[in-house]
Amino acid sequence: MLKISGDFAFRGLVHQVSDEALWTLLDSGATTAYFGIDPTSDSLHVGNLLGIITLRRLQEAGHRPILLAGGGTGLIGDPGGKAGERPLLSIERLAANLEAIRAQLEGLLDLSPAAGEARGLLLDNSEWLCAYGFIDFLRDVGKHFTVNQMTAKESVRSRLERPDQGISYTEFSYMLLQAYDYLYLHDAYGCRVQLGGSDQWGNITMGLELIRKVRGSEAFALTYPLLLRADGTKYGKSESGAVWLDATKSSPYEMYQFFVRTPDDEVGRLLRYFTFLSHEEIEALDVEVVERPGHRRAQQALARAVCALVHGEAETERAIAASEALFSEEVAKLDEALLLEVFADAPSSRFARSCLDSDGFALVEALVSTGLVSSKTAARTAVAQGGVYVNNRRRSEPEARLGRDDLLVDRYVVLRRGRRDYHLLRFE
RNA sequence: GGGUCGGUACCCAAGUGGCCAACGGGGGCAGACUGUAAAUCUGCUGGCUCAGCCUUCGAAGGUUCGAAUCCUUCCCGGCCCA
Repeated sequence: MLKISGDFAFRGLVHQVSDEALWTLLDSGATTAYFGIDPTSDSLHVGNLLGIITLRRLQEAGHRPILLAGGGTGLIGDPGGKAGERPLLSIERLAANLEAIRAQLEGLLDLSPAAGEARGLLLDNSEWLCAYGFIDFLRDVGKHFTVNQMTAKESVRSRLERPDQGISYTEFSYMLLQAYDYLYLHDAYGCRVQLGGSDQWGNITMGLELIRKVRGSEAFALTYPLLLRADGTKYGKSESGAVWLDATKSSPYEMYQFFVRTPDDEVGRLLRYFTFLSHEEIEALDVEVVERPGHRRAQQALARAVCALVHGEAETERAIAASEALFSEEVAKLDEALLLEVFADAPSSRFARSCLDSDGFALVEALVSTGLVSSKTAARTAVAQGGVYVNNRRRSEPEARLGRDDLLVDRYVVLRRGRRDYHLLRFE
């Protein structure tokens, strides 16, 4: 079996490790590793996926993965990567989010007792943080750190240096709580590895230090490179916002599309991070990108793999079918069954048939009500610029109206904004 | 609590009584070119009943023919002092 060290190196998953001895631990014995997220929403999103998939790799190698949902720390807010102070989340909100996340996680990690020692766990740090007394915490944990080292951390320093934003004492304390989490998991579950994006390095090493000082034992930090988009913001956002794992918030089609649009020079990296394809398969796809970039095999493989992992095979097939039909065939030639199949997963909405009577339905109205464009002014501009298509034919008059003549199989209109955003209008 | 500097559109950042729906950059979107990629070039980027009108420059009042720009109070932040 392939060793973790070799696999992680191949996949480029290693940004920093606290000590090379980590590899001996991961390649031989079985240990426990954790990755933490803040449950700020009722669904995980693509940005959380890398850590979870990495946990899964560890689990497949026989280690026990823990996903720590920061129900307690979520009440505080991590100062890192945020421009300003975060609003505090309510306790009820967090509890509801946790339940939703648990359901999603079941498809990604093996949480069943059948997994034995390697059974995955979803834990909530509010369990041990909320009851911890303030004075006790200051004596037990706070005493081990100096403010000097805390202010030296990048996450804090960037906030201290901002002339218009400060950092509250509350958020400043975040790193101590995270350090304590690690200690707690170390004590309760024998956890010796904490994973995170490279921006978490500072927080993770605080935990190592605490464990060393308090228990005298060694724990490890492993960070992977932080995924960033070209503009420096975190990965996993599309124009419309984050790409969620919850199918009702982001359809499988949207997720498939998100990955299919991956730029050539990133696709190799993402295949390594997000898929369980073999090294040989990935290298073959690297070659494809260079030799036949137009075929987009690597992007398709990536999109298929991630979509299948999150949504399952059946949903993935539908997303692929929809994508293929929209991007390679003439929409006007599709028959009703195919049209509906294509749009089963893509965005669509219904309208009363009477909208089309007399003068018809203003194109600009249609663009706004489908959400393809955010305002009538923007819609007008888009149309005038030639960025709007009705049944895949450009309509560039801002005053254009949809009428019965535009209906496909007497009932549908396919609206397209720009190169790739589609929406099906159904009149009944 | 005192002093001082600041809060402008998605972000950064000009503007300090009319020429401001507000310079410039970034980001975003669209068009051309391609491959649902990148790079490049071009256009757009508050709203509407769109050659005009309406609402914006931390909030609320006020001065003025006229304010993002001046005054008052308040809210938020930085720095310094207590």
